Amino acid sequence: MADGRTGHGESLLYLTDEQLRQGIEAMFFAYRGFTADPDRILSDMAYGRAHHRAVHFINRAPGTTVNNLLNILGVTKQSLNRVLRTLIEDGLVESHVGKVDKRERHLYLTETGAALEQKLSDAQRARMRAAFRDAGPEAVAGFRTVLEAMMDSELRGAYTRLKESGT
Amino acid sequence: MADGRTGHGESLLYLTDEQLRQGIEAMFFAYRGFTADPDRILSDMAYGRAHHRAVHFINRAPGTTVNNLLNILGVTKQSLNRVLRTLIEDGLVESHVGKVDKRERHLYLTETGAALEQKLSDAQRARMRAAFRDAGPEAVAGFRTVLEAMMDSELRGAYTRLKESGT
DNA sequence: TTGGAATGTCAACAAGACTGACATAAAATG
DNA sequence: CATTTTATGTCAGTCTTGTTGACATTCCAA
Repeated sequence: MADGRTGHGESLLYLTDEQLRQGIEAMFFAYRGFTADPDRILSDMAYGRAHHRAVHFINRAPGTTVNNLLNILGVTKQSLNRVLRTLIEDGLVESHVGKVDKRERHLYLTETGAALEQKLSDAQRARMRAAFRDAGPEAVAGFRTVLEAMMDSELRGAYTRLKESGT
Repeated sequence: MADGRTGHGESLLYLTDEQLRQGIEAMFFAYRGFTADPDRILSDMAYGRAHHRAVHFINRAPGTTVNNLLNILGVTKQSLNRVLRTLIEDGLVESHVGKVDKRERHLYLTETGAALEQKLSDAQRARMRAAFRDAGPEAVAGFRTVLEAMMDSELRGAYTRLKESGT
């Protein structure tokens, strides 16, 4: 079995501890690349990765409520609130009291906010596009399959809902 | 072109902005899952993700120097030093002055440190294994191809060197 | 031999996560 | 209608992990 094959003819080389470790390290190094470009842009302003995430998902689902965003981002409301407060103060995000349920705040990007979101996601998409182009369509399909399998089930739900809303 | 195909017969659907955005969100949610299990274990102790990373790479390359680790982890030496200090104080890591160059410190896991590393990587590997199993070998190959293409070039070098040392 | 480069340590600070406690307003429920 | 629950926001304090600045030690090359 030193060749990584089982007795029943199907290759399980991709399940050896060595392969798993390589997958773990690939994930670690790739995530650094994944966030590097937006981080560079953000460090010039008074913003960080947390602001990027908020702006991304508000752009993605305009009118979303704070609670909704909380569930997607997986942080505490205190933590998110600090970020939202600065974004609202700086005029990148608008918060509107809900019409049917007045407790809720619905979040929207302003023009300035949308411009920042565009700038950040352009940088991130450029890298993703290059990686996808180099890797080819089958690799991309595999990439997405593995990532989906790696998510926690509640997050997979959130991801799928976003994915399907984006047609 | 609304069907995502180009005129020259090759599908470029995987390069549409929508597909790229889905890739970005998949990466975001999957990374959360990727770190969730070790984070849970670590939160019970006085350690965090930074300790996990240090312990992982010391285990991976025993006797590595601080500078070496610095390059792999991509943080400042001051930041790494704090983490290493607590790990050394707690008897998880040993630091030996270099024999040929006395400025260098060579890092090793103690038995206790190796036990923690094992516990953390078991948890992380279990999730990776499940994802790999569900996705199948071709998807896994694609996953790794895309991740490698997404790394910064210097990091890809570090990753490849680690990968090749691990036979 | 001396001055610069490499390596590592200590101290202080900032971002961004956390918990806990509390306030307000609105909705839902008895 | 009174009470409870829900959604949101805020204040205060802590923790992890990143940062810069200052400094000590060691090595090496001019």
